[in-house]
Amino acid sequence: MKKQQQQTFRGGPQFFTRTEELLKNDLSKYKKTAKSVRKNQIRINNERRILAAAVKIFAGYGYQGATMRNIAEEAGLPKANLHYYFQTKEQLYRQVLDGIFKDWLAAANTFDECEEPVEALRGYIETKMDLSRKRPLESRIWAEEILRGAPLIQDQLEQTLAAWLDTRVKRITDWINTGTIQALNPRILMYMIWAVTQHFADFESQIRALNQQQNLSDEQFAEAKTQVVQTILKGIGALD
Amino acid sequence: MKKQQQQTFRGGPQFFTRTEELLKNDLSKYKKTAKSVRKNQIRINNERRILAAAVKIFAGYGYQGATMRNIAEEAGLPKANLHYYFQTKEQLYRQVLDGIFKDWLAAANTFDECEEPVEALRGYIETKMDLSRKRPLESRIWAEEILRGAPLIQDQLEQTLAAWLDTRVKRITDWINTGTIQALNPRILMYMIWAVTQHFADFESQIRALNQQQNLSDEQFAEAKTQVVQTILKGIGALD
DNA sequence: ATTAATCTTGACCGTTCGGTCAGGTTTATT
DNA sequence: AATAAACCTGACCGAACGGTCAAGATTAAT
Repeated sequence: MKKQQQQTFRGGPQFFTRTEELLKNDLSKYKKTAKSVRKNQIRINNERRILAAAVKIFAGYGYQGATMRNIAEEAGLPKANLHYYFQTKEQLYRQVLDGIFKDWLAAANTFDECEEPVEALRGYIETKMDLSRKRPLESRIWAEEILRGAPLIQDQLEQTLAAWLDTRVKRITDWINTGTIQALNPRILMYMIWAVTQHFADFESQIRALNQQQNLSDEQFAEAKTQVVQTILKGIGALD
Repeated sequence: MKKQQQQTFRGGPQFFTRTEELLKNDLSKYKKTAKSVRKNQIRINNERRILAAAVKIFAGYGYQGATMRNIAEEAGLPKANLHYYFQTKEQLYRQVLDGIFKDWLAAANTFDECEEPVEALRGYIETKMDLSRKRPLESRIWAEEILRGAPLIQDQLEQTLAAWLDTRVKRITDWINTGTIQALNPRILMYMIWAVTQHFADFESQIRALNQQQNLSDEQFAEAKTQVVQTILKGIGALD
């Protein structure tokens, strides 16, 4: 917030100031020799470890509840080392969010690849359900960020995600115009899909409490997946 | 957590110890005269103010992000005064959660009053949608608590809510057995209803970002409500 | 072998947190 | 009018927070 711009940036080569750092091409400083790729390996490795630990802790305790101490312990590194790779807690959190956002958008591939609404929507819903099953932590971090009013990702929502949604809205509108599915508001349909699929990750602890304190088994989850797909597709008149 | 049990409880009459306090009937200490009811008024009034402020701050910043200072400012009271009425931040938070839980359960009235599945489910979905529209803060506090693994309300989920759900599951099962709606897993249906209706409160900031930075207008929300009802009812074969 | 860059880390710092408390003020009881 | 109960609050406290730093260890470049 109120940081000096010209302070030396300890995370990078020490003779670069922060502003010089930002002006450079991301890769330029590692291009000199082939061996510098190996040097990178330490950095790449530790950043990965820290990010993985950060996902766990942020998901479990929230942004404010997570502490750098906690994340450091989870990563098996001293706290000061985290600040060597990520200048601030907020910056670490931002990188976690960026990774999640990419998965979010990537899940749309099936949606785009299929011509027919039934296939496209079924594929998208199933992909989103699988994502909730396999990576619930990321879903929860995303949910908390939105819950708090999206203070750090508002721009991405208003630009990247809004554009993403517009494209899909147009496709759905085409289906409506050709009579393949019934008339409806495509945005609300997408909200419903997001809500239901992500619910299985975000509200996992509630579902567990209502399921004899047991997480959904693979069979139960498969049943849920089928029922969600059927209900939505039938609900919009794409199935009988 | 590690509090002394026998410390005097400043929030109550000062000569009661905490344990004595707990053994007493909630009302007994105010029964002596009619005038003590008026005395209560100060307490009732301030507790209401503090709780209202707490809802705003907890919803906006989360449990960890909210501070007693913040809540005190919102309530227009000195921080020490909050601790006079609510011993700890956690206790204040618990009372907020209790109030929300009651609304949650009360929303089921329409569900229970109607015989027919279409009326019952439509009424319940609409009530939940209205709750999301009128009291989004409470929905967000609830969502964050579940997101964090429901550390404080697990018991209520496993007992009260589980029993509540069982009753409704039985009603839906009856509808299935009489062929009024198609065969499906009633629990998953309820999860879908909760997910979709609460999404409009919990993910409000995302929806706003995707709606030209404007909250849904009354007309847009009414459209969403209709579409949600139609999609779900049609999706389970209760409508054509 | 020497030098330079990068990585590591215990100790430390200012700030803010939830919570306490003594002592004053207001309100109710007799 | 006197007493007691309830209410109010500025000042304070120890703990924990995010972040810094100097100095040593390791790795890469020459």
